[in-house]
Amino acid sequence: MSFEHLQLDKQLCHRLYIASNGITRLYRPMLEELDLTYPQYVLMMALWELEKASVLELQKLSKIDGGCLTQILKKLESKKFITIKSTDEDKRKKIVSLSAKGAKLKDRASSVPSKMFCNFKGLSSKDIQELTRILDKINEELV
Amino acid sequence: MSFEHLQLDKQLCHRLYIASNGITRLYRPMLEELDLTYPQYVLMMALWELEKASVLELQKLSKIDGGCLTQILKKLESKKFITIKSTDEDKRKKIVSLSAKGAKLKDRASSVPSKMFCNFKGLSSKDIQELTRILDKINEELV
DNA sequence: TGCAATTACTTTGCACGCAAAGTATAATCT
DNA sequence: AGATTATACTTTGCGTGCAAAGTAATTGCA
Repeated sequence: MSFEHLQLDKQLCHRLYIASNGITRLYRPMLEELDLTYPQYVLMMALWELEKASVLELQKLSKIDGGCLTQILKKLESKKFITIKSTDEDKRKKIVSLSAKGAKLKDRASSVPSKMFCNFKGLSSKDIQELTRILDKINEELV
Repeated sequence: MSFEHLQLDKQLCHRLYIASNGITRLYRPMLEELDLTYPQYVLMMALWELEKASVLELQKLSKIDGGCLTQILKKLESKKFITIKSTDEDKRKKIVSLSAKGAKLKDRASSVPSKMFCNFKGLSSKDIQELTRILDKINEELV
Protein backbone atom coordinates (compact mmCIF):
# COMPACT_ATOMS: atom_id res chain seq x y z
CA MET A 1 0.00 0.00 0.00
CA SER A 2 1.49 3.31 -0.98
CA PHE A 3 0.54 6.46 0.83
CA GLU A 4 2.80 9.14 -0.57
CA HIS A 5 -0.02 10.53 -2.72
CA LEU A 6 -2.08 11.24 0.40
CA GLN A 7 0.30 13.92 1.60
CA LEU A 8 -1.53 17.17 1.91
CA ASP A 9 1.29 19.23 0.44
CA LYS A 10 1.14 17.15 -2.74
CA GLN A 11 -2.52 17.88 -3.33
CA LEU A 12 -3.10 19.97 -6.42
CA CYS A 13 -6.78 20.05 -5.60
CA HIS A 14 -6.14 21.48 -2.18
CA ARG A 15 -4.06 24.26 -3.73
CA LEU A 16 -6.93 25.03 -6.06
CA TYR A 17 -9.37 25.00 -3.17
CA ILE A 18 -7.28 27.40 -1.12
CA ALA A 19 -6.68 29.72 -4.04
CA SER A 20 -10.33 29.87 -5.01
CA ASN A 21 -11.53 30.52 -1.47
CA GLY A 22 -8.77 33.05 -0.88
CA ILE A 23 -9.58 35.03 -3.99
CA THR A 24 -13.28 35.06 -3.19
CA ARG A 25 -12.30 36.43 0.21
CA LEU A 26 -10.25 39.15 -1.50
CA TYR A 27 -13.25 40.17 -3.56
CA ARG A 28 -15.48 40.50 -0.53
CA PRO A 29 -14.64 44.02 0.68
CA MET A 30 -14.68 45.41 -2.88
CA LEU A 31 -17.98 43.77 -3.70
CA GLU A 32 -19.54 44.76 -0.39
CA GLU A 33 -19.35 48.35 -1.59
CA LEU A 34 -21.56 47.29 -4.48
CA ASP A 35 -23.83 45.27 -2.17
CA LEU A 36 -22.89 42.09 -4.04
CA THR A 37 -21.41 38.73 -3.08
CA TYR A 38 -19.07 36.97 -5.48
CA PRO A 39 -21.70 34.69 -7.10
CA GLN A 40 -24.04 37.66 -7.35
CA TYR A 41 -21.25 39.59 -9.07
CA VAL A 42 -20.76 36.76 -11.53
CA LEU A 43 -24.42 36.85 -12.45
CA MET A 44 -24.38 40.61 -12.77
CA MET A 45 -21.40 40.36 -15.12
CA ALA A 46 -23.40 37.96 -17.25
CA LEU A 47 -26.33 40.38 -17.31
CA TRP A 48 -24.18 43.42 -17.98
CA GLU A 49 -23.25 41.66 -21.18
CA LEU A 50 -26.58 40.16 -22.13
CA GLU A 51 -29.11 42.67 -20.73
CA LYS A 52 -31.55 39.78 -20.39
CA ALA A 53 -31.38 36.01 -20.28
CA SER A 54 -33.34 32.96 -19.20
CA VAL A 55 -32.45 31.18 -15.98
CA LEU A 56 -31.07 28.30 -18.01
CA GLU A 57 -28.84 30.56 -20.07
CA LEU A 58 -27.49 32.14 -16.90
CA GLN A 59 -26.89 28.71 -15.44
CA LYS A 60 -24.85 27.65 -18.46
CA LEU A 61 -22.87 30.86 -18.56
CA SER A 62 -22.18 31.21 -14.86
CA LYS A 63 -21.94 27.47 -14.20
CA ILE A 64 -23.81 28.13 -10.97
CA ASP A 65 -26.05 25.29 -9.85
CA GLY A 66 -29.71 25.71 -10.81
CA GLY A 67 -31.14 25.36 -7.33
CA CYS A 68 -28.72 27.90 -6.03
CA LEU A 69 -29.39 30.20 -8.94
CA THR A 70 -33.05 30.57 -8.01
CA GLN A 71 -32.09 31.81 -4.56
CA ILE A 72 -29.39 34.18 -5.78
CA LEU A 73 -31.64 35.65 -8.43
CA LYS A 74 -34.30 36.25 -5.79
CA LYS A 75 -31.76 38.17 -3.78
CA LEU A 76 -30.67 40.26 -6.74
CA GLU A 77 -34.33 40.91 -7.45
CA SER A 78 -34.97 42.02 -3.87
CA LYS A 79 -32.07 44.45 -4.25
CA LYS A 80 -33.75 45.76 -7.41
CA PHE A 81 -30.76 44.99 -9.61
CA ILE A 82 -32.83 42.71 -11.84
CA THR A 83 -36.39 41.81 -12.69
CA ILE A 84 -37.70 38.29 -13.20
CA LYS A 85 -40.71 37.60 -15.41
CA SER A 86 -42.22 34.46 -16.82
CA THR A 87 -42.71 34.45 -20.56
CA ASP A 88 -45.93 33.95 -22.41
CA GLU A 89 -44.76 31.67 -25.17
CA ASP A 90 -43.35 29.18 -22.62
CA LYS A 91 -44.72 29.57 -19.13
CA ARG A 92 -41.98 27.46 -17.60
CA LYS A 93 -39.30 29.81 -18.77
CA LYS A 94 -38.35 32.94 -16.86
CA ILE A 95 -36.56 35.94 -18.26
CA VAL A 96 -34.14 37.76 -16.03
CA SER A 97 -33.52 41.38 -17.04
CA LEU A 98 -31.16 44.04 -15.87
CA SER A 99 -32.96 46.92 -14.13
CA ALA A 100 -31.90 50.56 -14.45
CA LYS A 101 -30.33 50.31 -10.99
CA GLY A 102 -28.53 47.14 -12.03
CA ALA A 103 -27.25 48.78 -15.20
CA LYS A 104 -25.94 51.73 -13.23
CA LEU A 105 -24.02 49.40 -10.95
CA LYS A 106 -21.83 48.49 -13.91
CA ASP A 107 -20.08 51.85 -13.76
CA ARG A 108 -19.10 51.38 -10.15
CA ALA A 109 -18.04 47.80 -10.83
CA SER A 110 -15.77 48.73 -13.70
CA SER A 111 -12.77 49.28 -11.44
CA VAL A 112 -13.10 45.93 -9.66
CA PRO A 113 -11.11 43.78 -12.11
CA SER A 114 -8.07 46.03 -12.13
CA LYS A 115 -8.17 46.45 -8.35
CA MET A 116 -8.29 42.69 -7.99
CA PHE A 117 -5.43 42.36 -10.43
CA CYS A 118 -3.24 44.50 -8.18
CA ASN A 119 -3.21 41.74 -5.62
CA PHE A 120 -1.23 39.55 -7.97
CA LYS A 121 1.78 41.56 -8.98
CA GLY A 122 3.83 38.41 -8.41
CA LEU A 123 2.32 36.75 -11.46
CA SER A 124 3.86 37.40 -14.84
CA SER A 125 1.56 37.79 -17.82
CA LYS A 126 2.97 34.48 -19.03
CA ASP A 127 1.80 32.93 -15.74
CA ILE A 128 -1.68 34.34 -16.19
CA GLN A 129 -1.83 33.10 -19.74
CA GLU A 130 -0.68 29.63 -18.71
CA LEU A 131 -3.06 29.48 -15.75
CA THR A 132 -5.97 30.48 -17.96
CA ARG A 133 -5.04 27.84 -20.54
CA ILE A 134 -4.72 25.05 -17.97
CA LEU A 135 -7.90 25.97 -16.10
CA ASP A 136 -9.78 25.98 -19.40
CA LYS A 137 -8.46 22.48 -20.03
CA ILE A 138 -9.62 21.35 -16.59
CA ASN A 139 -13.03 22.95 -16.94
CA GLU A 140 -13.34 21.31 -20.33
CA GLU A 141 -13.06 17.91 -18.64
CA LEU A 142 -15.48 18.84 -15.88
CA VAL A 143 -18.46 19.27 -18.20
CA MET B 1 -15.20 54.19 -18.64
CA SER B 2 -13.89 50.86 -19.91
CA PHE B 3 -15.85 47.71 -19.41
CA GLU B 4 -13.97 45.07 -21.32
CA HIS B 5 -12.49 43.66 -18.13
CA LEU B 6 -15.97 42.93 -16.80
CA GLN B 7 -16.61 40.27 -19.42
CA LEU B 8 -17.30 37.00 -17.70
CA ASP B 9 -15.24 34.97 -20.13
CA LYS B 10 -12.18 37.07 -19.29
CA GLN B 11 -12.42 36.32 -15.59
CA LEU B 12 -9.51 34.25 -14.36
CA CYS B 13 -11.12 34.16 -10.94
CA HIS B 14 -14.30 32.69 -12.33
CA ARG B 15 -12.32 29.93 -14.03
CA LEU B 16 -10.67 29.16 -10.73
CA TYR B 17 -14.02 29.18 -8.98
CA ILE B 18 -15.56 26.77 -11.48
CA ALA B 19 -12.57 24.46 -11.43
CA SER B 20 -12.43 24.28 -7.66
CA ASN B 21 -16.14 23.62 -7.27
CA GLY B 22 -16.08 21.11 -10.10
CA ILE B 23 -13.23 19.14 -8.63
CA THR B 24 -14.82 19.09 -5.19
CA ARG B 25 -17.91 17.70 -6.90
CA LEU B 26 -15.79 15.01 -8.54
CA TYR B 27 -14.45 13.98 -5.16
CA ARG B 28 -17.88 13.63 -3.65
CA PRO B 29 -18.86 10.10 -4.74
CA MET B 30 -15.39 8.74 -3.93
CA LEU B 31 -15.33 10.34 -0.52
CA GLU B 32 -18.89 9.32 0.27
CA GLU B 33 -17.66 5.74 0.33
CA LEU B 34 -15.33 6.80 3.13
CA ASP B 35 -18.08 8.80 4.87
CA LEU B 36 -16.08 12.00 4.35
CA THR B 37 -16.71 15.37 2.73
CA TYR B 38 -13.87 17.16 0.97
CA PRO B 39 -12.85 19.43 3.87
CA GLN B 40 -13.11 16.46 6.22
CA TYR B 41 -10.83 14.53 3.87
CA VAL B 42 -8.32 17.38 3.92
CA LEU B 43 -8.22 17.27 7.70
CA MET B 44 -7.87 13.50 7.73
CA MET B 45 -4.93 13.79 5.33
CA ALA B 46 -3.29 16.18 7.76
CA LEU B 47 -3.86 13.74 10.63
CA TRP B 48 -2.74 10.70 8.65
CA GLU B 49 0.59 12.49 8.43
CA LEU B 50 0.79 13.98 11.91
CA GLU B 51 -1.13 11.46 14.05
CA LYS B 52 -1.99 14.34 16.35
CA ALA B 53 -2.08 18.13 16.21
CA SER B 54 -3.58 21.16 17.89
CA VAL B 55 -6.53 22.94 16.31
CA LEU B 56 -4.25 25.82 15.43
CA GLU B 57 -1.76 23.56 13.68
CA LEU B 58 -4.56 21.99 11.68
CA GLN B 59 -5.85 25.41 10.79
CA LYS B 60 -2.47 26.49 9.45
CA LEU B 61 -1.93 23.28 7.52
CA SER B 62 -5.40 22.93 6.05
CA LYS B 63 -6.02 26.68 5.69
CA ILE B 64 -9.56 26.00 6.81
CA ASP B 65 -11.15 28.82 8.76
CA GLY B 66 -11.02 28.39 12.54
CA GLY B 67 -14.73 28.73 13.18
CA CYS B 68 -15.46 26.20 10.51
CA LEU B 69 -12.76 23.90 11.80
CA THR B 70 -14.46 23.52 15.16
CA GLN B 71 -17.61 22.27 13.44
CA ILE B 72 -15.82 19.91 11.08
CA LEU B 73 -13.73 18.43 13.87
CA LYS B 74 -16.87 17.81 15.89
CA LYS B 75 -18.28 15.88 12.99
CA LEU B 76 -15.12 13.81 12.55
CA GLU B 77 -15.23 13.13 16.28
CA SER B 78 -18.86 12.02 16.12
CA LYS B 79 -17.85 9.61 13.37
CA LYS B 80 -15.12 8.27 15.69
CA PHE B 81 -12.31 9.07 13.25
CA ILE B 82 -10.60 11.36 15.74
CA THR B 83 -10.54 12.26 19.42
CA ILE B 84 -10.34 15.79 20.83
CA LYS B 85 -8.86 16.46 24.25
CA SER B 86 -7.83 19.63 26.04
CA THR B 87 -4.28 19.65 27.29
CA ASP B 88 -3.15 20.15 30.88
CA GLU B 89 -0.21 22.46 30.32
CA ASP B 90 -2.41 24.93 28.38
CA LYS B 91 -6.10 24.53 28.99
CA ARG B 92 -7.05 26.65 26.00
CA LYS B 93 -5.30 24.29 23.60
CA LYS B 94 -6.94 21.13 22.28
CA ILE B 95 -5.18 18.15 20.83
CA VAL B 96 -6.83 16.33 17.96
CA SER B 97 -5.68 12.71 17.58
CA LEU B 98 -6.28 10.04 14.99
CA SER B 99 -8.38 7.16 16.37
CA ALA B 100 -7.83 3.51 15.39
CA LYS B 101 -10.85 3.76 13.12
CA GLY B 102 -9.45 6.95 11.60
CA ALA B 103 -6.08 5.31 11.02
CA LYS B 104 -7.72 2.35 9.31
CA LEU B 105 -9.52 4.70 6.93
CA LYS B 106 -6.16 5.63 5.44
CA ASP B 107 -5.91 2.28 3.68
CA ARG B 108 -9.23 2.74 1.94
CA ALA B 109 -8.33 6.33 1.07
CA SER B 110 -5.03 5.44 -0.52
CA SER B 111 -6.58 4.89 -3.94
CA VAL B 112 -8.42 8.22 -4.01
CA PRO B 113 -5.59 10.40 -5.40
CA SER B 114 -4.89 8.16 -8.37
CA LYS B 115 -8.61 7.72 -9.11
CA MET B 116 -8.98 11.51 -9.05
CA PHE B 117 -5.98 11.86 -11.30
CA CYS B 118 -7.66 9.71 -13.95
CA ASN B 119 -10.20 12.46 -14.52
CA PHE B 120 -7.47 14.67 -15.93
CA LYS B 121 -5.81 12.69 -18.65
CA GLY B 122 -5.93 15.82 -20.76
CA LEU B 123 -3.32 17.52 -18.60
CA SER B 124 0.34 16.90 -19.35
CA SER B 125 2.74 16.52 -16.47
CA LYS B 126 4.19 19.84 -17.56
CA ASP B 127 0.72 21.35 -17.14
CA ILE B 128 0.41 19.93 -13.65
CA GLN B 129 3.83 21.19 -12.72
CA GLU B 130 3.05 24.67 -14.06
CA LEU B 131 -0.34 24.79 -12.40
CA THR B 132 1.17 23.79 -9.08
CA ARG B 133 3.86 26.43 -9.39
CA ILE B 134 1.43 29.21 -10.27
CA LEU B 135 -1.10 28.27 -7.58
CA ASP B 136 1.71 28.25 -5.02
CA LYS B 137 2.59 31.75 -6.14
CA ILE B 138 -1.01 32.87 -5.77
CA ASN B 139 -1.42 31.26 -2.39
CA GLU B 140 1.78 32.91 -1.32
CA GLU B 141 0.21 36.30 -1.96
CA LEU B 142 -3.00 35.36 -0.21
CA VAL B 143 -1.39 34.94 3.19
C1' DT C 1 0.81 41.02 42.38
C1' DG C 2 -2.90 42.78 39.49
C1' DC C 3 -4.70 44.16 35.27
C1' DA C 4 -4.56 44.65 30.26
C1' DA C 5 -3.56 42.42 26.15
C1' DT C 6 -3.11 38.23 23.73
C1' DT C 7 -4.10 33.60 22.47
C1' DA C 8 -6.85 29.34 21.43
C1' DC C 9 -10.87 27.98 20.45
C1' DT C 10 -16.29 28.37 20.04
C1' DT C 11 -20.64 30.35 18.64
C1' DT C 12 -23.70 32.67 15.57
C1' DG C 13 -25.72 34.20 11.37
C1' DC C 14 -25.78 34.63 6.56
C1' DA C 15 -24.72 32.97 1.86
C1' DC C 16 -23.65 29.57 -1.04
C1' DG C 17 -22.78 24.56 -3.41
C1' DC C 18 -24.92 20.53 -4.14
C1' DA C 19 -27.98 16.42 -4.48
C1' DA C 20 -32.52 14.97 -4.60
C1' DA C 21 -37.21 15.54 -4.74
C1' DG C 22 -40.99 18.44 -6.27
C1' DT C 23 -44.07 21.38 -9.47
C1' DA C 24 -45.79 23.13 -13.54
C1' DT C 25 -45.72 23.40 -18.39
C1' DA C 26 -44.51 21.73 -23.05
C1' DA C 27 -43.42 18.35 -26.38
C1' DT C 28 -43.86 13.72 -28.12
C1' DC C 29 -45.84 9.38 -29.04
C1' DT C 30 -49.67 6.17 -30.09
C1' DA D 1 -57.01 13.49 -27.66
C1' DG D 2 -54.78 11.15 -23.78
C1' DA D 3 -50.84 9.38 -21.72
C1' DT D 4 -45.84 9.55 -21.34
C1' DT D 5 -41.68 11.87 -21.26
C1' DA D 6 -38.91 15.86 -21.12
C1' DT D 7 -37.92 20.58 -19.81
C1' DA D 8 -37.51 24.78 -16.81
C1' DC D 9 -37.45 26.12 -12.66
C1' DT D 10 -38.16 25.68 -7.25
C1' DT D 11 -37.75 23.72 -2.72
C1' DT D 12 -35.38 21.39 0.91
C1' DG D 13 -31.71 19.89 3.81
C1' DC D 14 -27.01 19.40 4.89
C1' DG D 15 -22.22 20.97 4.95
C1' DT D 16 -19.25 24.27 4.58
C1' DG D 17 -16.75 29.52 4.15
C1' DC D 18 -16.51 33.56 6.41
C1' DA D 19 -16.91 37.64 9.47
C1' DA D 20 -17.78 39.09 13.92
C1' DA D 21 -18.63 38.52 18.55
C1' DG D 22 -17.93 35.63 22.56
C1' DT D 23 -15.43 32.69 26.24
C1' DA D 24 -11.80 31.06 28.88
C1' DA D 25 -7.02 30.67 29.88
C1' DT D 26 -2.37 32.62 29.60
C1' DT D 27 1.09 36.13 29.00
C1' DG D 28 3.13 40.47 29.58
C1' DC D 29 3.65 44.76 31.65
C1' DA D 30 3.42 48.37 35.27
